[in-house]
Amino acid sequence: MSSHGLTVGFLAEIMQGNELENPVVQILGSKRIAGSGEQSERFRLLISDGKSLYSYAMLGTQLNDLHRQGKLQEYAIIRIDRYTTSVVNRNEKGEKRVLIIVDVTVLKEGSLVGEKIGNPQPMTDTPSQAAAASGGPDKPAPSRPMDTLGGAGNNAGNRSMSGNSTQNASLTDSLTHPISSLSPYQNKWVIKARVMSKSGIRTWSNAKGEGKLFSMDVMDESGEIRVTAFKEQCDRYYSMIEVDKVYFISKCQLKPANKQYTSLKNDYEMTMTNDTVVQECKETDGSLPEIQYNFVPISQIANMEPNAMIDVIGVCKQAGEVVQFTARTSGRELKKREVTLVDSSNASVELTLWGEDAQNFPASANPVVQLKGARVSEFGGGKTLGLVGGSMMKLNPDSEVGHKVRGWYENGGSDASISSVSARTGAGGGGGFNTEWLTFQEAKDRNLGSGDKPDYFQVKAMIHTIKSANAVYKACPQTDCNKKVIDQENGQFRCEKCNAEFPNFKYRLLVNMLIGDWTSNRWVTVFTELAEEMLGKTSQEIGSSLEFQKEEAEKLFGSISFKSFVFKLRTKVEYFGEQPRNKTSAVSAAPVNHKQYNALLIKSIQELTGVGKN
DNA sequence: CCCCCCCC
Repeated sequence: MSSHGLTVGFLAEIMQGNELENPVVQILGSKRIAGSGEQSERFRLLISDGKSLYSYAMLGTQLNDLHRQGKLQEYAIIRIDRYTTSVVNRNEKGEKRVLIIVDVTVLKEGSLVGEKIGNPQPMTDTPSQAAAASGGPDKPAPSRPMDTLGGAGNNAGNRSMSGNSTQNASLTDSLTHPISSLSPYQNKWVIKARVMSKSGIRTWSNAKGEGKLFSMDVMDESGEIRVTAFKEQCDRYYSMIEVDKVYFISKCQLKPANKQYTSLKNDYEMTMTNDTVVQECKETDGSLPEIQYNFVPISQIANMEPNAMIDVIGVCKQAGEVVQFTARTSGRELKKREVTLVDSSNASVELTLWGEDAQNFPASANPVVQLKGARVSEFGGGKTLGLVGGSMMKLNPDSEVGHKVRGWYENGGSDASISSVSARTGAGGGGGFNTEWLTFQEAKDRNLGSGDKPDYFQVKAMIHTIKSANAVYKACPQTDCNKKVIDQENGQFRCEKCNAEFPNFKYRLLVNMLIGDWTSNRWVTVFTELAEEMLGKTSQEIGSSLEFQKEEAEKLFGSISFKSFVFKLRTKVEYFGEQPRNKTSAVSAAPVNHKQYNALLIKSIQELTGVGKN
């Protein structure tokens, strides 16, 4: 039976702690391990080397996209170009070794293979005998001794259950755990991780007490995690920890990460405890596993919640001066600089830099700005970005994405028509110019208008019906008063608001029309100025024709029926007694600019399908 | 156990 080039026996080898280069295996299944949200989802593969089946192959999250693209489906034959193994659980029954796949090449797509190769049998956990016999030192030459970690307390995580009490705590890389395998349910581990960023020491004092802390974000090939050190641990480790250095870390407490304060791809974060051991790993080959980014197209920032933490890359199209001022509330002297970033989503966002970041920024150089863990804020209805503790800003990164966005910018991007997600729409501010495009169904699904402030959106919609009855009312003739007057039936019209009677009145319009897009429709109110614009007549003309030449008025309304406009709408729930009613009015109604509208549709299609993006 | 991150 042909093995189709599979590396038969590879799985048995790695279970023994041995390594083989570029093994070829077949995928026989995969399982999505749900994290909270797309960012932390992981895939676990069932793989075969033709002889054995193995279900503890974890896909590094950097390969998630490959999986989502369907390249790693059943029966696919892949070459594992880079991997790492790790013992995650060792007990009397044996040990469990996890294979973390870091890089792969798909040799043959599953659909072209179409069948399981050979008759692979499930692997069992390595018996403890074998584990003990070949032990940690089953690697030919343990190259990275770690003398003190764990020390007499036998704290070296995964060793403690081996039953080999005489063993010195000497640890090789093969026995460290991938960060992505850590969970609160398993505390026997050691990670080897590089510090990506480190906060300053911060103190706090509140009802629950006071203290100090610092935190750092660390990473390895499998993932990243935040580590926080409080009080004693803060004192113990703060000066030792340096950004970019690599450390062995063990015995921290894991807890669910609060996503509000981090953009790291990990469901957990950890806290140092009294038992925590941290030791610098000096013998590294200097290679820095790539930091994982989850870049958000700038156009999408418009849809993000305030306080979201995101990764963004864009070109600095414009940078303001450093502005110094005194904060009104705190009295602090602040320095800031506003920077405009653009990317190929043809959108821009304002990034606010503070203090040294503001002063050191090369304002005239139009650098590519790469942000990890930037924080989204909302101001005046627009979105802006800021940096917080764990944020990292890198200028002109020498990376594919960096060059790509630079290339886009140099090849027309700098002149592209850009819409700003930071543009202030302002509640009641006439709809602004950056109103979000939504369908009626989306507006409904999002419960638009149910908040304290009105919501605005724009939609391309056709006028289905216009109610001519009550489309006009007689209003107070005073310039700044539009209050409906009471006809005194004696040639006088009374305005309650002005507490006066007038011999005349002016017509005002309040036209209710049913407008619809392809998803749904909605009754909206069009007030005087806009109604005049849409109908091409003054309120007085429309009012008098409604009163005296009904037919002509109907004809006028008919002239815009079944016409399409781009409506900017304002929606807000209002209460009529106990009854909530969503009132929607039109702020503007512009003729459809088909070129622009088509560009919008194309962009939506690209976003929905991923086809033709970037 | 923090979680403030500034201003319009």
